[in-house]
Amino acid sequence: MSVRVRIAPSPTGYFHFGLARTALYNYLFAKKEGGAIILRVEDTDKKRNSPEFLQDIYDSFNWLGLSFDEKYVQSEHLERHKELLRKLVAEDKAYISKEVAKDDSVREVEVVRLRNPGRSITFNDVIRGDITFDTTELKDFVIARSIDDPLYHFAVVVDDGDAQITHIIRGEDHISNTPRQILIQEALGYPRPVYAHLPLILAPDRTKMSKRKHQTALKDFRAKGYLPEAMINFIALLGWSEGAGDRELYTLPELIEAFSLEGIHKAGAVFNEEKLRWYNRQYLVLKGEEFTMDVLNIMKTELEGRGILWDDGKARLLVPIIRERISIYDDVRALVQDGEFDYFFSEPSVDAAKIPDRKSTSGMAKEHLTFVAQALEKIPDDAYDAATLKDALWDYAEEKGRGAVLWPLRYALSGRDKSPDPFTIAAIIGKDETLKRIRAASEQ
RNA sequence: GGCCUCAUCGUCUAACGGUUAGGACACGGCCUUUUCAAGGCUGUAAUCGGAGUUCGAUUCUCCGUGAGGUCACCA
Repeated sequence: MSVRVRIAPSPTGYFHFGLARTALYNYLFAKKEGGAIILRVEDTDKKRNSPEFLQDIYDSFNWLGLSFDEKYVQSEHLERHKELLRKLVAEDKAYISKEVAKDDSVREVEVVRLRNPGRSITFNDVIRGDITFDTTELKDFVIARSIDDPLYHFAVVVDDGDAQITHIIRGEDHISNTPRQILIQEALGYPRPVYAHLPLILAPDRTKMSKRKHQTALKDFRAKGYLPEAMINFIALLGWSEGAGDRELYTLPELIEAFSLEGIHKAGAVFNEEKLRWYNRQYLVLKGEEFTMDVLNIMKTELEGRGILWDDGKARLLVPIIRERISIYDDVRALVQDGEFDYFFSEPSVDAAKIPDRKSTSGMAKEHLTFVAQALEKIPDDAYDAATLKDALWDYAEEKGRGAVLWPLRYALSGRDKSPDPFTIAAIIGKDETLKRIRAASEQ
């Protein structure tokens, strides 16, 4: 029998990465086994559903690059659910019970309860082994709000059964739901699928991630400028490992190749954004023109927001500098907002006291600047690049002390304590501007 | 509290009875064409506790302890 798995999110909140991981593991398992993966949106709670959340589910899977062999919304199966509910009642495996509503003590309702045989249920979990529950305490639990309005557990069992799901791979928080689903399954006569309960993704305080307390929405990470490749790679290794334990980087196809249910861990894993950032950088540096365009767009917005005249040519030259300084796209925003690159576009203000190298006591900083200006003046405009600049100044810098020469130059050009090297800056701002800034600093 | 599950560096993890307990993130140091960044090298850091089983336990068993999940007419 070929493998069939499903992922069953409900549109009652934004797509969070716990769901992303569960979906990923299902996806990897299905692809590895040559099986099918089904997306079933569980929308039976009409009160809490929202079209916005529904759309977010589709958008998120799309962004992650996970696709499905079959997709549907659970409410489409309502007629089937009603049919089986009636069948169960007709067979006296369930019954209609007149009660006062739980949320409204005056309203009377007719809920459907399952006749619970009250047995002990043992099921095998691929990850945890045999798990046994005593189901007597469940009593005759409710499976539908009314004969026409099934509840989660009932709908899940029917849909999984009808879709011939072979493996249910889901979060550990569903372990205690399993026995009651098995009870419904048996009443309906469906075969029992294989269960695999995944360990939870934990917040740094080791509690279950909650939307309230922690940032869990995938869209927020997307907005911060994380790449889907990084997210996939990071999340895959939160609770699963291939075995060797020394490999960190996997593409989606590589994950499919390497994946197995046996490699899934039992203990919960703490979500660590620092490591996600590291992953993101690994994938960011691989990007070519796409990276350039993304960075340019962000820079343009931020720079213009700061009232700085946009210069596309110059900005392009900054891309390599930015590339080695960021892990996520949000870092570009932060860098630009902090005025990190203003001096490439407009003259910096220079503090005379900072011109001498902090280690140099020679008082020669201005003489060095004068020499540098003379040397640079001789370089033809069309040969004015970082390598040539360095050649022209290096011997002198070696002779007089690199710090003594290079610090004043770098500071004169940037007006900052920290910046890229002076040759790079000079090449980007151009010869005229370089000389202008050196003279300005010399006259301080 | 009942039930269920889990337990190796701060974090993610490797080691399926024998290793100086390995790798990655983070952190510290050093190096590299001043500073910053990136990169390279390197260091600090862990088997929850107690009994067993065994020649030998991170690894197997039991008991503690701790942590988490779940106890709906939500999903």
